[in-house]
Amino acid sequence: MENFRIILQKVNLKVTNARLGVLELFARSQKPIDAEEIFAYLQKEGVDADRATVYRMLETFYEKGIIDRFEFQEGKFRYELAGSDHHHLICEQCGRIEDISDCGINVLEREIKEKKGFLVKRHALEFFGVCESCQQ
Amino acid sequence: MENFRIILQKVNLKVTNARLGVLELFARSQKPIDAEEIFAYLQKEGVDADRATVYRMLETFYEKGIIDRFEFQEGKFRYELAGSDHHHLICEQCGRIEDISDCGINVLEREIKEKKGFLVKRHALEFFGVCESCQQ
DNA sequence: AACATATATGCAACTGAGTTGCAATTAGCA
DNA sequence: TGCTAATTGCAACTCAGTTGCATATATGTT
Ligand SMILES: [Mn+2]
Ligand SMILES: [Mn+2]
Ligand SMILES: [Zn+2]
Ligand SMILES: [Zn+2]
Repeated sequence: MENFRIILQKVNLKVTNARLGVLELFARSQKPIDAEEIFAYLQKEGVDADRATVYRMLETFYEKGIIDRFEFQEGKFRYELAGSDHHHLICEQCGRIEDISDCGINVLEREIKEKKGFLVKRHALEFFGVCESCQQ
Repeated sequence: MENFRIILQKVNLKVTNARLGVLELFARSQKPIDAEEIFAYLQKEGVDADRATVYRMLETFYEKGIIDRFEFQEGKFRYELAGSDHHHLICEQCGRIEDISDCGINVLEREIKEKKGFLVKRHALEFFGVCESCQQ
């Protein structure tokens, strides 16, 4: 797991404890996390970074393309390590978040270019509902 | 356009000037608007409702299904009169917002139910990119 | 028309998420 | 080892939204 250094170096960011800690948390999280969760994790690990630093790291990582950013209608952002285009099933009962891929939207994006002339750079797609175990 | 009263009465909400004003603004807006725009409009019209009242109206209208709520990665919500399922093309250069329908996602929702057991209640889908006139 | 009362509103204080200016620190490089 | 740009801490701030509580008012009932 020493490739965190390399990830940072690749995008010309200095290697610091706070940044390594954040990347470590991202790597072990399988769902999108928010700034406060990151802040709490760093404190627990004794890295002790300021909230401003956490927000600045997230901004930087997002700009550099290291992480993706999502909105789940909560009034805040959530982030994940950047990966393949995928989306989420958000259970409104228990809060569980499940990944889904293959949204088939590139077809739609091509249609949008043809019909409306609009060039799509990225899209946000999230599903809200009830997960399997909450349906019983 | 006196059916605003009826809209409110149908969902057991009292008819007030502030509410009529907000519905009027929604009716004449062809793109999603935010709380601050509503607040400013009411002031201009001399209705003079408090910000708290605006937020409470939006919450109530949303709960009653009178309006839909959207997120455009701005750190705030935007609202539209509830209508048919549709989505938006958001130009990151000029801010123009265009509607699109026929996202074809009901097919995907059925697949999600079959494959993952997850019951989709609603979805959020927005496209970010560059509009036709901003491409020249 | 007056009354009763649930509902809506104003006000002011508060929260939570995120931002910013500036001074001090430090990683990366020579 | 020293230089310097990048990073961080701190504290104050902004912006979106919420809440408690007292007052006002829309509407159904007499
Ligand atoms: Mn994910
Ligand atoms: Mn629309
Ligand atoms: Zn669930
Ligand atoms: Zn444009």
